[in-house]
Amino acid sequence: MTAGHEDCAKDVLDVAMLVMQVFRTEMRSHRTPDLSIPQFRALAFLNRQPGATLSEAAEHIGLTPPSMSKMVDGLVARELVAREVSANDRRRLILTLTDAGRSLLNGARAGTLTALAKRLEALSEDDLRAVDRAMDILHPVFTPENQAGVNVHE
Amino acid sequence: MTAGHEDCAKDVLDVAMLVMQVFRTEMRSHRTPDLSIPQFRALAFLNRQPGATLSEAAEHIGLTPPSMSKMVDGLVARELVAREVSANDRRRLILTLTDAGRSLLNGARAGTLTALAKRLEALSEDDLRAVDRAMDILHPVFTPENQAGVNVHE
DNA sequence: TATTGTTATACTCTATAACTATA
DNA sequence: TATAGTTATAGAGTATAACAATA
Repeated sequence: MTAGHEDCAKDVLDVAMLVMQVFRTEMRSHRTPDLSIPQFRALAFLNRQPGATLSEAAEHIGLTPPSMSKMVDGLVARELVAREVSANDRRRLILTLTDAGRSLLNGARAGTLTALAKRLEALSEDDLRAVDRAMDILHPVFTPENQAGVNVHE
Repeated sequence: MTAGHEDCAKDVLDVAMLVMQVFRTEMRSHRTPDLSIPQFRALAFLNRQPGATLSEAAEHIGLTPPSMSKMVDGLVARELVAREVSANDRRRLILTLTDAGRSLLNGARAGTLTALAKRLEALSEDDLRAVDRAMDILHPVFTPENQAGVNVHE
């Protein structure tokens, strides 16, 4: 008998928290450009979805619109994000990464991935393949689009 | 040519961020007791290492001592953590969970695990086993060094 | 003198409520 | 009236620097 879903969930959460700790440490180490984790996530989202509106960004990242607005203020001030008013609907914003934003994102990502990859070097080829496979399995399970079915109404 | 360590690191980071998003959402949902993620981590640490000092907690959680001190202020005020001065070395604190703290931790943990487990129900037995195995592989890889030496100053 | 923790200060991050501009 | 975003306000979370107490 294998462990149940709850036991597996516990292991997944434990590992996710450990990974995020490595991430946090790296982001604060100043070996990497100075980005908070939420800012990193915002830049990553805009890299994936250029031209997204503020509301779209807020929803994907899990922030309220005011919080997102304030974060964008900071990113625009640092010239990492461009904020334009949509011509079609002047209430909407069009958010895109600047070249500086894209390059900062890539630098931060590279730093973190190097830190994580260094840990993974301890693994055998077999274990690495097993981890790859598990990540492929888990990715869709925890992807937001998959949250459909949760309270769409009310 | 199989995926390298960097590619695997990218997948691991992506999944960890997705899992943490589910965690954040759950912690803010008020289906679960009101704890921030850092507070959750602090309570979890003290549950694992009762009697830890403030510096030990700060180091494990990845905060500076002043930040940890302030967080502990809040947890003590909410009577989730007991803060005593060590008799042996009056500079040191001895931090422990109160019963309320332990029970809040368990409640928060249960809520989050339920949310994660619900997602995992989509997986086949085979996939679940693969994930379990991968988590067993990854756990030690990302565990901070000094897990073992639990010093009892008292 | 070195170590442990706190206080002072100043950001960022985040929320809710009230607002402006546009549709 | 409804929607997109901002401003106002408040509180938590975090850092660095300076401090007090203890060893």
